[in-house]
Parts: sequence; C-alpha cells; structure tokens
Amino acid sequence: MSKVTIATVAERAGVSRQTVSNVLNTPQVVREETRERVLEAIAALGYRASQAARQMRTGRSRLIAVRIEPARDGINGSVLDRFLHGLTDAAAPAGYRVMLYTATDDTDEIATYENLLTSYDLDAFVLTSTHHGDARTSWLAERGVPFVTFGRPWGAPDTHSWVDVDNAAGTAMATRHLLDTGHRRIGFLGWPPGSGVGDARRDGWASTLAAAGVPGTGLDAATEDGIESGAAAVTDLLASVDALVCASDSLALGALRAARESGRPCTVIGFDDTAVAQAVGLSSVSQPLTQAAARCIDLLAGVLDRSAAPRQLLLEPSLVLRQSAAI
Amino acid sequence: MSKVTIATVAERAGVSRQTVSNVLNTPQVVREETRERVLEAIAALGYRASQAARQMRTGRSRLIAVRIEPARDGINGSVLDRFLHGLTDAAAPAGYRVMLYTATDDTDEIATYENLLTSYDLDAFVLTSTHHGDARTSWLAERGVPFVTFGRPWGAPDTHSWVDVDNAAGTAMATRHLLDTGHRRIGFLGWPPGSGVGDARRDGWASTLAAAGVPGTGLDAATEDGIESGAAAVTDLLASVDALVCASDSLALGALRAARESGRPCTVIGFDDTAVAQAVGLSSVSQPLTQAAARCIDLLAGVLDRSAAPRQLLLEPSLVLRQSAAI
DNA sequence: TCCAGCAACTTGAACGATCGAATGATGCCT
DNA sequence: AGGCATCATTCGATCGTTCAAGTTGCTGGA
Repeated sequence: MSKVTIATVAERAGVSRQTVSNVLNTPQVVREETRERVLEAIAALGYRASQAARQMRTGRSRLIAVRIEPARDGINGSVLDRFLHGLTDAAAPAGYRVMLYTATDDTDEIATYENLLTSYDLDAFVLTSTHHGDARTSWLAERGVPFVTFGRPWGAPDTHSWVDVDNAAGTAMATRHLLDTGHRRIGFLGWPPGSGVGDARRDGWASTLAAAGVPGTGLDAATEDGIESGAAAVTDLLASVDALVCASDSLALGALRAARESGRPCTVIGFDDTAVAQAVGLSSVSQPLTQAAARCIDLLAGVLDRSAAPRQLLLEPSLVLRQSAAI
Repeated sequence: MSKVTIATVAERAGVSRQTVSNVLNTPQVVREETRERVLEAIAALGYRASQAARQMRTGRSRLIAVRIEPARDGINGSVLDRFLHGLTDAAAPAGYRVMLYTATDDTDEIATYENLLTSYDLDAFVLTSTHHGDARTSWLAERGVPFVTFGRPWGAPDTHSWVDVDNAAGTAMATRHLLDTGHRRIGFLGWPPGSGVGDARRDGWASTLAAAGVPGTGLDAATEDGIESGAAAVTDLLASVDALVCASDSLALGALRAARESGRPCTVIGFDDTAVAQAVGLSSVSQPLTQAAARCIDLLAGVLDRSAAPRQLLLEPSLVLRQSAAI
C-alpha cells in the first residue's frame, strides 16, 4: 500500500495530473468519458487527496475551529457540549472537520486566532457565548476572517451571519404555560442585568405577564448562576409567588430546593433542558442545539463564498413539560 | 501584513532558510549568536511556521483525532465530554491540536480512520470506550498508526499504551465507606455482565464485602443504564438492603427514586460524579478525567517516538461524599 | 606544508496538489 | 481550403517547509 498520489491516478487513467485535479475540482470542464475513466482509477487505487498539499496551494484547510470551555464541572457547560456534538455531525457531510481550542478570556482567544490562522490556515471560526461589546467579532471582521456566531451580536449591528435561539420566546412560552395552568403569582429568577441572554429571558417573562394583565412587579430576583445562589436569592420571593420561571436549570434547582426547605409549594420551570432537569423531572425550556449547529454550518457555506450577504436565523425553543418532583 | 515565510525571516536575519529551520527544529547545531539573531527576527516579523508546508514535507500534522459521541442527551455522555475538555487543554501545550469525528459504530469508525489518515495525515488517535473484542485497536495496530486508549484493552494483551481508571477500586472505596459508616446490607446495582467496566465495578463491591466477611450474595441487580430501568431493577432488592453501590449516576438516581417511592431509607452511592450527582447531593465515585486526559497526551509523546515501549497507567478514582438528598 | 576532521552554514531538490498559460483537436463558417 | 473560435487536455511553475548533500573556514596532527 504505497503512497498513491494524483500522479499515480493520472498514469493509470492515461491522462495528466491536471485533468485528475479538474475531475475533482471543476468536473464540468472535463469530457464525460474521461471523467469516468479518472473516477474509476481513483476508486481502484483508493486515492484520496492530500489535505496538506491542497492546503499549501489553496490556503484552505477545510477545518473550522470552535472553542471548548476549559474543563469544569457544572450543569450549564453541557449546553455548549451538545452544540459541539451537533456541529461535528453537521460539518462532516459538508466536507469540514472541527478543530478545538481553549482560551481563558476574549483577549486570549484573539491571540489564539492569530496562532491558528497563521499556522493552521483555518477556514472559519464558530463563536459561542457572544456578549455585549464582544471584541472577538470585530477582530475577525476587520481581518476578513470568515466566521459565524451562535448567539446574536448583542448591541452591535448585524454585519455578520449568526444563529440564535429566541430566548425571550422561551421564557414567554414557560410563563404562558403557567398562566394557562392557573397560576397568577408567577416570579422570575435570573441573572444580574447586562447579559443579553439573561435580559432577554427576563423580558419574555415580563412581557407575557404584562400582556395577560397579571402583575409581575417585584416578583423577580437576580443572582449569579448556581444552585446555592439560586436557593439563597429566591427565599424571600417564595412568600409571594406560587410559580417561578428561571433563567437556567441551576437556578431552577436552587429554587426547587429552597421551596422544599421552606415548605411552600412552588412550580418551577428551568432553562436549557439539561441532563439534570431530565433526572429530577424538572420542566425546562429546550434549545434546538442540534438544529442550531446545522444552521451554523449552512450559514458558513454562504460566508465562505464571500459573495452571499450575511444572514441571521432565530430559532424557536420548545417547552419540555415534566411532573416537577421536589428535589 | 503580507505573508511572512521562513525566507523572509532568513533574509532579515542574514542567514539561509535552512538555518532558520534549524533554529526551530534542531537548535543545538546553530551557534548561540546566530540563534539569537534568528529568534529576534522571528519575533520582530511575527513569523509562524505553516503547518501545511511542514506537514507535506514531514508527513506529520500535529493533529490528534478523538471521537465525539453523536448528539444525545443523557447523564453519562458528560463523562466523555469532560475527558475531551481535558484532552484539548493538555494537547495545546504539547503542540498538538484536537480534531473531532463521529462514528455510529466500530466498523464505521474504522472507515473514518482510513479517511482521516489518508487525507489529513493525522498523527494519532485517542480512543475511548474500549470494550471486549475491540476491532479498532487491532486495526490501528496492524497499520502502525499511533494511538492511545482511555480504557484498558479488555481481554486483549497489553500491546499498546493506555490510561484507565481503576473502576474496581472506585466501587471498593464506596463499599468500604458504607461498611465504615455501619452498613451491613450493601447491595450493588450494575449493568449486565460482559462489559469490562461494568464487571470491574461489580467486582470492587463483591471483593470488598468478601474481605470484610459481609455477605453480598443475591444482593445485586443488573440492568441497562438509565434512571427508569435502574428504578425498576432495584425495587425487589430494596427489601433486603440499606445501602446501594451503583455502576453509574443514572442507576443511582433510579435507585434513589425507587427508595423514596417505596418509603424504605437507603443510602446510595453513584459513579462518575456527574452534574446530576452534584445537583441532587448524591455521593459518587469521581474519575480523575482531567488527569487521565493529560496522561494520554504524555503517553502519546512516547508512542510517537516509536522507540519507547508501550506504557500503561491506572489512575485512582476518589469518593465524593454528599449528604444524599432524597430525589 | 598538507590534509583530515569538524563546526557552521548554504544550496538544490522534493513533498503533492493547484493555478495560469499553452497546446492540440474539433467543428463551423466563409 | 483556410481561418478561427471552442473545448479538452497538457505543461511548467509554485506554495513553504525539511531533507540530503554540499561549501566554507578553521584547527590540529603528521
């Protein structure tokens, strides 16, 4: 099984190297008959183009890079992991492979871009966890590096392609469900203002209550993400609500725990439909992560063409109902 | 910011291309003074070697491939994700990058190897989820492809390097803890015999009981992984045990649920210390996944040298104790 | 004095693909 | 028949690096 190059194939098919290359890259310029002969030779020899050689000539690597969060435990990390799974699945049929990198913060991530671009000639980046004043997108845009973000450009103009899940629609859906099932004192447990995602999730709750004419003022609390902090933040609130919409499953779990400890029954709905929600029977808003990943790959095709205008996609989450067991 | 190649650096430093290459790859053959001048030029120009060109010449890509499980929800999938995080972290300082691929089964995975090897010239593979009669390791070994497995070669001889966690030690630790805290009727909930990991976890429990002279016969159950199946499999057992060691957190959660429903108190210890265990306050055996990933990278260095003999590493898990809340 | 031996560096070729321009073959029009 | 456009294919150069084989200058031993 010696090395089979484009020259080997050319010799066997009785054509030149370039013709073989044309069969693979621009089939329309090759006569039908020749094309078939070449393809036959390719199959017979088990030829596969060397990415390294192709990459050196074209500058394209057919590799896209995605950041993976540093190893840490936790409930919410799994969301990005599921997105990553979807991305790998969707990239393969499109002829792309996913390469991972880590970074401690945005500045470090930008330094990594430089490294990866110059030494690996990456074709594109998929960014996650976009936030207000994100330095990464402007850096990439300035240098003309193709990229797609999972998460809209909070506050910045829509100059690039992105996919996002309608966070507000998710909490709105949860709130509406609680209204439909008879609840009238519905609170919200979220994160401190300033994060785009967190604010959107709060808005979904607030606007749904407002539209239904149900008062919500004073029925919300904000804290850092986490079970403990969620439980602590919600204790005061429990006296005045009988249902809670939460910005994450961690917070929801904290709320459930606090409710159980205080002895006050409270229906809780989380966000992200993590494994934990499944395990404890917690209703939760589910993001279509696999679909989001697939759309990112779709958009990337357009971005790599350079010709196509940037496109934006907002996906609808869904509500997964479970009989909320006390934790 | 035009392209800066090894020739640019050479010109600026007043030496030849090869000398620059030597500074980077075999510094000892270059005179101190020259070396510094070259390094200065590299820094000034921001030069970074093109992986594609290097790869074409050397056949090495500095890329290692790892399988990522297809997108699915669940509690146990997170274990491999955490391993993946650790691997990416550990690979970067060693000058390697991680590339992902998916595969539906072993046969499909082997087909993917062929693809990846011929077109991307991958340096090595890291395999996870090894099992009895694993076709993947023999395929790779036959072709001389460097690889390391996370998981020992169940049943097969130790002809390659691997890292594994001592599963039996984990359940032994859990069992011993239960004995120390006064339990005498300790059961085991695991998977059907045949899986190396599952059998090892059962053995740890059985041998510890035997060593302590505490009877365990008839106190174990086996079922497919999952909360529901775990709950179903353990109901009969609950009459005769007051503590359970489980092969996974999913099973442990099922056991907890069944115990709560039956009204019989039962101390439960899970395995893998997943986010779910954290969330519900379940004690669990924790695998040192970050460490395992780092060791895999270490071993890979030896494997890529070809000279070094295969090495094996067995890591000790630890027991994370929590006040087991009823679910 | 001469040349072997060494250290430090340089030069040409090669890896395997693609790009641009050139070549040969074919058909059509005048 | 000659000219010319069109299509299919070939040829030579090139991407950036490393390997193998020089070249140069210097030291020391016979």
